[in-house]
Amino acid sequence: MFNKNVKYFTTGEFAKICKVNKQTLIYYDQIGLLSPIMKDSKDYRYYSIAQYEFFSVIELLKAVGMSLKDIQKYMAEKSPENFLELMYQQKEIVAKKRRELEMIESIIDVKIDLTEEALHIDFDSITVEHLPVATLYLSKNIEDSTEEQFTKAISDFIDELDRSQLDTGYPIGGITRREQVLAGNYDNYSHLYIEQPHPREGHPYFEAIEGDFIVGYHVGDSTTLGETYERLFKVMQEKGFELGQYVFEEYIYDAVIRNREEDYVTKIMIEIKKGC
Amino acid sequence: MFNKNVKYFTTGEFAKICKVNKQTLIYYDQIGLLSPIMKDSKDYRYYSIAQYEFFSVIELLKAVGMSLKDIQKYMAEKSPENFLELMYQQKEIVAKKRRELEMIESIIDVKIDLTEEALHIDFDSITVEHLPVATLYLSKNIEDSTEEQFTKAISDFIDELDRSQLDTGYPIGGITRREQVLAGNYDNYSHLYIEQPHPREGHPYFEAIEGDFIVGYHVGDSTTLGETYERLFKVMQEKGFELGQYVFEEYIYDAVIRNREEDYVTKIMIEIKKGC
DNA sequence: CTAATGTATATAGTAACTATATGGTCAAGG
DNA sequence: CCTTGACCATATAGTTACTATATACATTAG
Repeated sequence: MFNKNVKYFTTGEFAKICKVNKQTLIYYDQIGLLSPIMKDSKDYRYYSIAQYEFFSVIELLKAVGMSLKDIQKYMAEKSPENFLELMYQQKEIVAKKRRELEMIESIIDVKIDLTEEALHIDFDSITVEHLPVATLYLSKNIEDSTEEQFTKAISDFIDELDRSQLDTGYPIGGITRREQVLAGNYDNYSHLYIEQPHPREGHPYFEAIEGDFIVGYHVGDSTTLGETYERLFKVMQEKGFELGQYVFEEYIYDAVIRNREEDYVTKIMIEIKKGC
Repeated sequence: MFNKNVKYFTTGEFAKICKVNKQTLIYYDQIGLLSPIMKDSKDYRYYSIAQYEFFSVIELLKAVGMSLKDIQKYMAEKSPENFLELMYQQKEIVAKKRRELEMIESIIDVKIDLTEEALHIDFDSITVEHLPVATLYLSKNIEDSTEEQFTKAISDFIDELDRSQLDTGYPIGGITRREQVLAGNYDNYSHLYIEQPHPREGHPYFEAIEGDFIVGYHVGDSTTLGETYERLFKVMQEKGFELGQYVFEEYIYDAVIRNREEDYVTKIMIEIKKGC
């Protein structure tokens, strides 16, 4: 193949074929990764077409995230066996990267869905809804915890989301038990949670919920959360609903979407027992 | 959510939660991307747990390839609408990246197959094989071309492989017509080709081959290619085979796998008409 | 024969960290 | 009370893989 590589390409021509900046080729020459097959008396560089194959493998290895140094190390110890080993390694790495991208894709899809939905919500509305079964990944119990314990629990929860790829793109929420709500402690969560639309086996902390809820929205920072709870309780009273086991709270808009805390929106879902 | 963010994290603690270098947080503070919620009189930084959400979105946007500057620009203009627009943009970009990785994965698979196979080949063997139908993507005709034309054709061919994602990981080969071979011009290729195991519609240059071939291997650089051809012709003569329409040539080992040109291996496939 | 384009080198700039040097702060143990 | 070690801070330099710029020489087109 390619015996006709008598014609040499200048740096500019070769750069065009490789679709890179001319300086990049000069840089590769300097670090000794890919040097022209020939230099003339005026130090003009000349590349052969056969060097394109070499260049394209560099591009492949770069695309999978190898550093130029590592590429250079491989190139110094070429053999079919080493090439094979390298390819097997890279196969794993690329597959892992692909899976990561797939996860990001599904997180983005969730964010889009949630944000689209949020745009059509009237934050003054108070509705009664039957929420279907959902699988939640729960944190450790954090009721009545000290600041240290609370902090540790959050930190552990986040670590586990990371480690076990449980970050689905859904917001992190908080569950408050009936007893705490009745006592007016709206921020004494029993657990943190994140929804798992596609739960996987092997995680012990999952729990399903289903039931009737009063759903309302709190606009503003958490200091005034109580007012919104009062409004919701009033509606419950009017309709003759009794407080159920749990209250769920999650951010609709937070620091990611809004700049000022006054614009944050929290969704409050109060479980009810329908009096009938 | 997170009203209990009274407890603040020092830079080191927060870095641990975020799983980054402490210096990275200091850097983010310096460029104004993510500043601690508070600094004390001794300039100690204190982060709140709510800032982790912010940090994790930065990580997401970084993972899809956004620059810190662009992330910062978005953060300055936050709104549900802008967030949605950003997510739609990133969805496209991530999907494209994922497809690129999938392509790289299949190229790697091909390279692995080819190299595994090559390791078990006896390069001294000369065999008769019936090659099945294969789809090839061909270059323009390059027979009797000048160096300039040859160069241009290769360059165009490579461009097209790139543009139309026709690089399958298979080697680029050369086809020589019977007439040229008979005249002893083993390097006057009529076309370059690359195999397409999964051909797609809409590309005009495809051509299928099938037939009986004498297959041998040339070890060494192209200057001594003639000797291997002679050996193959001798075997053909002994077996009473006549030269068919085409000869295919492709590299088994080249500059990517071997350092010295003497170690390069070229596979030669000569089409035959079985005399019977 | 000049202008435009090409080549070269050398040097500086870029992004996003990362490491190092130097010095202040703080809590625990002797 | 003092030291030790683990923190915190800033400032500066180094890293990777380019990319841009300045300057000088070479080649080519009109």
